Amino acid sequence: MNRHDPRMSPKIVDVARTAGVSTATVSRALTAPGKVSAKTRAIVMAAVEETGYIVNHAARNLRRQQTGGIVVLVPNLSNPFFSQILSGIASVLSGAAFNVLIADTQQPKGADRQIIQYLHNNRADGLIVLDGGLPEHIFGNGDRQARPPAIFACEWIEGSEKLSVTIDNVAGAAMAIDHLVQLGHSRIGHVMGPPDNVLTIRRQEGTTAALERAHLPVRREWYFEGDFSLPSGVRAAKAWLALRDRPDAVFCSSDAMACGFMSELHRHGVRVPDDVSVVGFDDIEIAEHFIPTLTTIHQPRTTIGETAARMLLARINGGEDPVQSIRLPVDLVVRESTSAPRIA
Amino acid sequence: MNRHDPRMSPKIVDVARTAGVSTATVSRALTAPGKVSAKTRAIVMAAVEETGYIVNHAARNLRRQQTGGIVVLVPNLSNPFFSQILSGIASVLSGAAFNVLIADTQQPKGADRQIIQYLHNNRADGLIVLDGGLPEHIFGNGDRQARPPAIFACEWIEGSEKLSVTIDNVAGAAMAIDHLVQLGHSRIGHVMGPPDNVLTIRRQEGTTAALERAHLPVRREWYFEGDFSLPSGVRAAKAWLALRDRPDAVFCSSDAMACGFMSELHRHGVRVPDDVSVVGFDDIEIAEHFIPTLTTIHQPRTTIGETAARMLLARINGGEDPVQSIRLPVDLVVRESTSAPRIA
DNA sequence: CAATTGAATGTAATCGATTACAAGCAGCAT
DNA sequence: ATGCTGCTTGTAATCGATTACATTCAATTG
Repeated sequence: MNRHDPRMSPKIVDVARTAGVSTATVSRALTAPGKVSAKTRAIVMAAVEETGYIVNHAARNLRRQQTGGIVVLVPNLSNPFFSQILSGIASVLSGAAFNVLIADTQQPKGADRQIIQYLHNNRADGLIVLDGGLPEHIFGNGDRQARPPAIFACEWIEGSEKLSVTIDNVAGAAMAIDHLVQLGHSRIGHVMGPPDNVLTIRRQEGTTAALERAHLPVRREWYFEGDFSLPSGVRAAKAWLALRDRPDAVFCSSDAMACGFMSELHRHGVRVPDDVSVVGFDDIEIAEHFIPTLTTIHQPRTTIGETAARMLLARINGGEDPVQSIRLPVDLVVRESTSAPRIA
Repeated sequence: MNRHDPRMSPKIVDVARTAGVSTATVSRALTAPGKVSAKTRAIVMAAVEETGYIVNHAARNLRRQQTGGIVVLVPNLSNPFFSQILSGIASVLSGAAFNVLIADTQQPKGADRQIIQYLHNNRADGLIVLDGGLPEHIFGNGDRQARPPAIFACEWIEGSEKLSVTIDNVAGAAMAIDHLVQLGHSRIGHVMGPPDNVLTIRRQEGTTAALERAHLPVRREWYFEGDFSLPSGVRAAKAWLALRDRPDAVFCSSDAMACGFMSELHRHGVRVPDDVSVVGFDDIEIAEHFIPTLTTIHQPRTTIGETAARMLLARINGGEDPVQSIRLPVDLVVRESTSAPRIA
């Protein structure tokens, strides 16, 4: 039994022995200091220090019927959009002594079965779901599985009663369109996210509504399919270039697509904003430094993550009552990629 | 006791009862199918199906003296550079039935103490460390703490004996410089990463060595301080602009800095590559779509993550012998941001 | 046919912390 | 002095799965 052997690390009984008290007292001194006299507490703490004791989580969790972990379900981990949100989540959760487990829902490997395992409450005490594309039934509790509380963040499942932290996508899209309208644009296109995605739908609604409000044409061939990714922005640009009758301003449903769009236009000698104005959505870091810098709808990603984490904690600790879904505001950030149309 | 109560989910004894066997047999059927007759196995599996049994990890881990989790120590989670690596790690690890826990080492909250908790082996069965800036002693085993095996990925601690998955930073930097030299540049600058960082040091070594090999000047005022971030690239550009005698080609130690650099130059009417050639490092997704598209050193981030994860698994499962540190190759990707100097 | 072997299964100890319950004890009122 | 209250502390059951050890039983061998 060398020093790497887990069995050699001190147990609660070792602390109890050095402190000359029972294990119950040690446990109480550590987790409910009020239940122990000041003197004993000091003795116990000294013994903890001396032995180098660290609680065994498996044992604690088993006894307490919890897991000490929160699972974050991320659609496509490699998308940097989520890193900022994860950061917000992690900052709150590790402060609260929870482990943050991440799982990629797009992972091909027997995804369904594996995710369902994560949903079971002996794997996590709570879930934060960033993927609105999962089948709703896996969150249901129609069967014998005990499910931990879950919070949606960014995306959500339409009609689900679960709590969520979202932004006002309809308003965000409308702000983008209104900005273009105010600049004098009347021929406005839209690069959409992946079909069926809630964000895509809401932003599209906001776009269409704002166009109609301004009495501008809503033309189907000016709504380009995308999937939020850079390459899909490139594809949208190709589609734009292929049109005979082109919009002179385009609202892209993500900054990544906006960058891909502008990049491809540039390759073909089309200038932004001189020939086309472009608005993005998200305000990712590069937006401020792209050439041209990108006008976009800012969403507070770190705050989204933090808020979702705090909400989940409230749900886990407190009762079910006080917690409410939250919709965070967005704002328009005007930069260089938009200007008045060339021929006013 | 409603259906949300954890106590209502089926235990191994419930399965044993429905199957008409002992708990030992159920356990064996599930984890060591070979030790059980085919017939019993089938019966047990049916019972598992019927009851909807899912193993309780806390109990299993307690008994097996493991945690079922791997901790990834990330410096600054919000840096999208790491998302790709995390993705590689997660794909391998969740396939191997390990939980992936993430911890941000830059988290201000009592960082030291908290990270050390993660290093203890009752929190994780292994570590993947992406931060080379941690004090080495926390990995040491000079004290009574039992430490789980750890693997460095990307960064590492100089002189540490821990295994690592890295790329050839010296060669990468040299490739960047050689490329500029071949284009005919003789006045070459370098935007560095954060001081003391291993990557900064190696890439700087590679840069200096390649310049000397080409008999070109190595000028201290052409080495700009940075920290891998976009804004630091902007700052470097400001420093470049402030020089009277400027390099006409610059190798940036990260793509983010290269983008910030180019962006700021563009704001001041300096054109890339016409006035300055720029090379980056990393080949992040935007590199291919920036304006101009960025010449850079490609590093295989997903592969780095996967490799580190597989190495760690080998270390955990097998003995200590066969596993070796790995250095992955990098390649130069030539794009638009570099060209021959204006006045050859 | 008795003895031996090995595969399949069962019994019960075990992992380490938490906590229900019991007990001890000082202080105080009657 | 007796009994009561309330604060500390201890004893031992408990969480749920794994596995060392014991047992059963059929097959094989001399």
